[in-house]
Amino acid sequence: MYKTMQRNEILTMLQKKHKHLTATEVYDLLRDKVPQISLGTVYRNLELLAEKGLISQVKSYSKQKRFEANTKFHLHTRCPICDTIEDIEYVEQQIIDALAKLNCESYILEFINCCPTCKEKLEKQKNLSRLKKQPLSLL
Amino acid sequence: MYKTMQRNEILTMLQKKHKHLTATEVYDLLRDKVPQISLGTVYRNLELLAEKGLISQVKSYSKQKRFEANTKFHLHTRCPICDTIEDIEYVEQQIIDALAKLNCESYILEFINCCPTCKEKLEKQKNLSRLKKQPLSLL
DNA sequence: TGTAAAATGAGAACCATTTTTGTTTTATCG
DNA sequence: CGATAAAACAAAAATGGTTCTCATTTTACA
Repeated sequence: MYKTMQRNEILTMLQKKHKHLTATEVYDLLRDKVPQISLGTVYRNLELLAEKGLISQVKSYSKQKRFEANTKFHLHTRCPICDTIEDIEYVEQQIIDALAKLNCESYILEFINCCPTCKEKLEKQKNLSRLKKQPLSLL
Repeated sequence: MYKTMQRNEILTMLQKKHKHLTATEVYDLLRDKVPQISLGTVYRNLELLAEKGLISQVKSYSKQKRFEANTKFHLHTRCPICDTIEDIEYVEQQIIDALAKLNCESYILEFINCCPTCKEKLEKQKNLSRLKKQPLSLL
């Protein structure tokens, strides 16, 4: 694996953002600094970096692949609306242990929770539709 | 939701196969009996049937959506090579309970295990490559 | 039976990802 | 250092799964 500017920029971008980014997100974030970079290069390098263990691909039930710099084992929660992923700070060790004991090659466990932003939006929508159901005389 | 022949055929196909089928698999299986059916119709109905709770969409970390007739809660194991999905007959209740207790809206848990067919193929490959590494005089 | 809503088939469109192609960059070695 | 081969690149085409569009047909029911 040769050392290249593009690959290095992709890696450091993931490291400094510490987020769970898609290929297009990385691509858009890098365009200021590396204007000529192509989306294909981003895909290729994310794949390669993950293969070499320098980053990790988030295992989640969402359409777009996401990658992060943190390669230590941890679990994630995903917002079903905006697809944002957050690390889970703490899961009862009991669960991890029980899963590890099962004789299966591996497993994927992800939690689903509305993120605060989407939760708030949902609340606003609820209130709005409640208003609409009021008789006109009350508005 | 009107009663239609296509929708009914899709549902009964899933019920009698008791497998975890993709849209194209359903499509291909149905073409004998319903030659004029279109792939779009299959997608539309799988979506609709799942929405109405008559079938369920398998929540798994694979490219293609899969559907099954069994709507009762159960977990799955997936082969990382051929993507075949099998129901898990038994998971320690302790795990299910622990997961249910967490205050999260929902979760997705899937197990990864090579299916017997793919495991066998892997073994054969291993033996082959071992043979190739032998000095020629030994062959 | 007439009609409006729902569903269909065929194919176009979409979107994330992968592959292809010709060119450029990187490491290495004489 | 300069030649060379492997690796990586940019740009764009191709792919694959899925969704959407639209003109036509089917369904339910008044």
